[in-house]
Amino acid sequence: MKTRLFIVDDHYMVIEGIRSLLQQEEDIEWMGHATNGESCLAFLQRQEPEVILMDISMPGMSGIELCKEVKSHYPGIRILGLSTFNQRSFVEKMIENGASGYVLKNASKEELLKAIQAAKAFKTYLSFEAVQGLRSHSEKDLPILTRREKEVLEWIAAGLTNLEIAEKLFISATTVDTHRKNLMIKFEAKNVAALIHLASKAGLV
Amino acid sequence: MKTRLFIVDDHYMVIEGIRSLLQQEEDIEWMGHATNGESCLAFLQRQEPEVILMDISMPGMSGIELCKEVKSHYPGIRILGLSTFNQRSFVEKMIENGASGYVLKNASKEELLKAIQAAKAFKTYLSFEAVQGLRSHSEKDLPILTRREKEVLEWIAAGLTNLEIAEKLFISATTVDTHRKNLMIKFEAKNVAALIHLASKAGLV
DNA sequence: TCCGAAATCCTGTAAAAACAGGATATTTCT
DNA sequence: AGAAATATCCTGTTTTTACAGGATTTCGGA
Repeated sequence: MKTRLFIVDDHYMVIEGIRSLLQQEEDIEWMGHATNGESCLAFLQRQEPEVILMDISMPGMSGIELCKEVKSHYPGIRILGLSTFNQRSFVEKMIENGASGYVLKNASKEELLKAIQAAKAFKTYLSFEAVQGLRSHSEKDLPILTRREKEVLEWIAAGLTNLEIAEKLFISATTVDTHRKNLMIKFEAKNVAALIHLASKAGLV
Repeated sequence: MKTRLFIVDDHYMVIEGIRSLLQQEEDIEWMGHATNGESCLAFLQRQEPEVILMDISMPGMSGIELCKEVKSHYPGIRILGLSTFNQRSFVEKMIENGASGYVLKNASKEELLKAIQAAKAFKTYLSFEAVQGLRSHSEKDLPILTRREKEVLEWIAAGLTNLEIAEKLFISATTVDTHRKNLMIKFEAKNVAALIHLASKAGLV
């Protein structure tokens, strides 16, 4: 039985590359492609693929949003995240939103096929590098932030002082300072420069 | 006369996509590909393509550096920047370093061929979108940093204080402070948090 | 309902950064 | 050779952050 495959990616060359890689594969049925989330959703109203390869960073609706949307309407469809970036936060968000796996764009044909076959069988597949990314940054490095901490973090990154953030959030400056302290502890950062650097690398700001 | 073409891109799927797009083209001779700057330079010691399609963001040596390197040793080779990002600063830096053009990864086959033909004829070609990027919506320039400023910036991002950086670089803390001030002015940042945020977004740290 | 995490607020001190306003060598490029 | 850019260093003051060591309230989940 062929696997009905659909692709969403805003880069024509990547679509072409994957099509070229998979065209001789007997057990893959190429259903088509979309270059943005909206077209993808429109396509799904008419036909239902088994597996969707989905780029994470796209103009307009991101892959992360699209994944959630597709999964809520068509829970049976398996989604594989596709990205150039091997960022823990992206991988995590896709999986949280119901994706069956994550493949990097520098993956080999074999890896891609493995991921598709795993997805078809309702299993999870992560690129070797993606797993490494999860491992190496795991537990220790990537802190879990509270809602308020994220909010404060964003304003810090924007360049606001504690007092300015306090005014923005209608809380006292000492509270902001406490959140800042906790952020620093969670990230094991010595100062705000290191904090923002780590947060930025983790895709949190 | 066929155009001898070589590709450098760390994404296998993109290489495959371009190969697939161009394989029927009579006037293109596919010389091969590399997945990083070092392999590319090694290849050039043996063979000399006319045009190189070069990804801008690669692990290790970036396309921007590689472009400069290639042009200094082989001024006759024409280089086309290839990227997902339509950032003014990237386009500019490639052109500054001697590139003949810039093509986005979502470009069509026709656009890619036009760019290659222009490059072969020693002309410049920019993706329509790249031109728009240069023209319109004021994507703020990356500030041009000096060698020392970059160095200081990296240590700041790592979480070192001025004094610690001073000891590391064998200069006085006031000098580090001056570099810090200049960085802040160049980035139009209010404080170090905003500085690191902007630098990180720009891929400088 | 109780627990624990989250969010709020406080005092105080020390350290660092931000800001102002300089000066002087040393490269680098024209 | 001369100008411009870069890198170096200085003295201050003010603002902000970093650190220590608390406390109370709120709220969601077991």
